[in-house]
Amino acid sequence: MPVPSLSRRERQVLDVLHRLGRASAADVRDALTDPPSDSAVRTHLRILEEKGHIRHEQDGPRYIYLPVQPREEAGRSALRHLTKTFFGDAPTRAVAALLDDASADLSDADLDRLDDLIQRARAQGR
Amino acid sequence: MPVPSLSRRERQVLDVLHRLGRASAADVRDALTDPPSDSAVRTHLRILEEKGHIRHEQDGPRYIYLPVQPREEAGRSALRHLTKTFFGDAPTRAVAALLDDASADLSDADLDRLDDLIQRARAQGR
DNA sequence: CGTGCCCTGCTAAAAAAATAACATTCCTCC
DNA sequence: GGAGGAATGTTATTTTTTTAGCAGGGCACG
Repeated sequence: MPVPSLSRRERQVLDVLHRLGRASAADVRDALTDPPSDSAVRTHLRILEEKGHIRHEQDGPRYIYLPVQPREEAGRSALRHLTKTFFGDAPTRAVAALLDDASADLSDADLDRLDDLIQRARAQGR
Repeated sequence: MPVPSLSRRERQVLDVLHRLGRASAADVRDALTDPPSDSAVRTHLRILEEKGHIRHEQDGPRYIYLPVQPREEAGRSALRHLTKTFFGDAPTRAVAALLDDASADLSDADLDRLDDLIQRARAQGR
């Protein structure tokens, strides 16, 4: 169990960027329920960039920050950790929890899509 | 996006407890790849207990610590957050990522179980 | 032009976290 | 019964994190 390389605020800020995809300092600040000063947010962004977790593009007068690691990929890796921690490393159980939690909101199309995924897994498994 | 209430180490220690279910201070230390002193680990445990995240039972001469929130429940809540952050709040996409990542290791029994879960969701959805 | 505004970077200060040292208690075993 | 060992709690120190203050640059607009 390695020390996560991000501090509390850094994690929080990076999560916002993953959620939004791309965001200015002000956007990030707006997305926080407990925002510190504008200047504090900027500092975190600068440090996250130094650490290589995010990068920025220039957009007119301002920077737009983006995660370096694609959202999907970061998500997978977070899922692996979560599955280990809370579901005895059994992805099926994590899926069960997800479905159970969300089942009320799933459309038929969603369910069809899931069926399809399972079909594929079966096909691949042999 | 609220500030997580746990510091970096605290999160790490609590994760260990969720993974192990129950553990002594020494067990926790052993589970860390970068363990600080025994005494430091104890301090974190004590603080986590003060914050109400864990509790302890006496086991002969030593304390055995356990998460207050059941693992499954904590897992669900972590999944919800993760789904929001990395999968646009679409559980189906999180499931897809999980299956995709794990498909090679899933047994037929696992797949049957998943089919079953989807059946139930369909039944419930109408 | 030049004033005001909004952005960045830098730096210093305050607060929180992380660590280890130490004192204490209790049990075991000689 | 006392020495040793293993556990806990307390406290102090160091390190990291978090925060805000402030200087500088550029652009827009009167």
